[in-house]
Amino acid sequence: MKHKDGLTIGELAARTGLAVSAIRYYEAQGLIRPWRNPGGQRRFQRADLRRLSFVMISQQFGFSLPEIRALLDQLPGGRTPTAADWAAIGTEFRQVLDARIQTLQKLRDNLDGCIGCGCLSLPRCQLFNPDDQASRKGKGPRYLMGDSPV
Amino acid sequence: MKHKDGLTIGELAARTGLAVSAIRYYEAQGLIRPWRNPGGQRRFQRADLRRLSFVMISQQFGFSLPEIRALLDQLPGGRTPTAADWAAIGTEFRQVLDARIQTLQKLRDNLDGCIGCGCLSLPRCQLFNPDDQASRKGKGPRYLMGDSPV
DNA sequence: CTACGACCTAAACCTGACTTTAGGTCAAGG
DNA sequence: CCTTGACCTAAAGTCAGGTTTAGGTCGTAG
Repeated sequence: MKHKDGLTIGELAARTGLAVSAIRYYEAQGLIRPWRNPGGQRRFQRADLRRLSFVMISQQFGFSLPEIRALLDQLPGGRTPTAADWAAIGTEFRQVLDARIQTLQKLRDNLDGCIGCGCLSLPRCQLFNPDDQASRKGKGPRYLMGDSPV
Repeated sequence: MKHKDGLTIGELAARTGLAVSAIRYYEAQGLIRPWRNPGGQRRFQRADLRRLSFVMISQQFGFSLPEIRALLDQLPGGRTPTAADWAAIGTEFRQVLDARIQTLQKLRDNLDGCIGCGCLSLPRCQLFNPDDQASRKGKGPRYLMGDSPV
């Protein structure tokens, strides 16, 4: 008589590869909302496997948990998310991803230029900021990649 | 009669955009090795500007400080690094970078596939790991990007 | 019904990368 | 000489993202 009331946290952990403690932590951060069985134990939907996969992937891309939460909050609350629901998030996600790829490529190309021309100390080298150019741009750390995802 | 004995930490901070405390922290982590003036204050070479730029850039790529240190330790100890010295590191660096770009592109393409075909729950969807595929691969979190830089 | 593993909470602990604080010292201009 | 801002150290604090620990409960197989 198993399997009628949803997945246990242990099953979810085994299937996602996450630690049980991590899943509980994610719940605390509002990334996932299991219900409780009469004994107070967490029970998860199969759709939560996808939610957690999404969390793991997003982390790989450098999203913080609050950012991921904001993305997940776009999923419908009442019903199980459909492919279309996920796709809506995916589109947004993909735009950030494209931007990151471009930034990386730009940096790589700068790096190529530097190596190719030996210009590491020239003013036009934008990667190894030569001696001083950064000081022209005012205070605070420079964010070399257009960061702030989402 | 300034400027005969190297840069102060404040000058370095102003020119890199880093906080003074961060530069001291980097010294503690072995990323930079200033000498001391007779009064015990740190004095830096102009080449250290480049070192710190390198640190900042490497961090953008997700390298940890120990990893960055390992890269910087390849620079010559006795003399000021030449363009060729930096280029040697740059080459290594670029390889990691290329690998990351490829991984991102692969993930993005998977994402495209998912969105395009609505396969979010099909076994062949590698991005939103469908319900269960991860459990086939044994224990522990999955590292979806071939990570471990350096 | 009893054992035992899986589950529960709360709170403490951990690492990385810093910043802040507290209590002084240094150095350059007037 | 004196002041004032920049500098010094050591230690504590911060934040994210978890893990570990302690002490107790649940649920299922035998």
